[in-house]
Amino acid sequence: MATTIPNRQISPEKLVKISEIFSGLAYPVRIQILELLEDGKDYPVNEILAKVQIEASLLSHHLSKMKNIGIIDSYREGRFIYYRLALKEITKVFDCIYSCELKL
Amino acid sequence: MATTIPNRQISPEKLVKISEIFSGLAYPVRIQILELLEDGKDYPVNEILAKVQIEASLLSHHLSKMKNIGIIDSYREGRFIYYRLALKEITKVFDCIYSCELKL
DNA sequence: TCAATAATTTTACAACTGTTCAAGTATTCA
DNA sequence: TGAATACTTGAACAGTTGTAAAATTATTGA
Repeated sequence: MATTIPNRQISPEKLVKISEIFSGLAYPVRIQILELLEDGKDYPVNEILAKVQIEASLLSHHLSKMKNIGIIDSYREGRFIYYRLALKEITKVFDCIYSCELKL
Repeated sequence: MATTIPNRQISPEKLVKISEIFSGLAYPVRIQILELLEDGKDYPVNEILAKVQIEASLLSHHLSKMKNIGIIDSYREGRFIYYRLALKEITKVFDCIYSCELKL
């Protein structure tokens, strides 16, 4: 009856979705990738590859995982597949994390 | 020579630290816990336990993981161990994630 | 159509991680 | 001191997940 703790009431489905987003960000290389995509432009895989310096197949895995979660999305244009940020709020999330990094 | 992409220049150590923070948030139950701690108050384990409804030892594992990462911290007072949010920016991070949830 | 380029997919294995259970530590109070 | 409360720790297994290698799909252009 007496609710003593007023806080965000998140549904179980949203808890799962939110944690999924976080798990999608939980790799240094993915943060590097998103760092690139943050500017809002679209990048082909080979340009992303040039930045991150890992195996192409590994990059592909990371990209498709983030795509499945909904963090990024992609489209083909000729021989190239372009990726771009789908969850624009990610940029703000990084802002928060960077600002608290100062204290770490 | 010609740098065409101006973006955040994050050191490898920070990339690792940031991804570690995200990995610490990548569980529904941890988000529930942080939802509680978000109000800035300190909570003993049994109160957290009452909210999340999982095994005490499992909760303890989750708490110690988040503590190691630096997301929360704790202190003992008599028989009780109190936990509190250590990374205040987490609240802002959640704000971002919640706001983008509307579009999901 | 064949070679070259661009990226993905599949498979397989190693490594990591979540979860549970049982035992252990710390504190209080009778 | 010893029982009860509050929480943690460690080991073990199961399941997941990251990574690498090889094969595959898709597109372009000669």
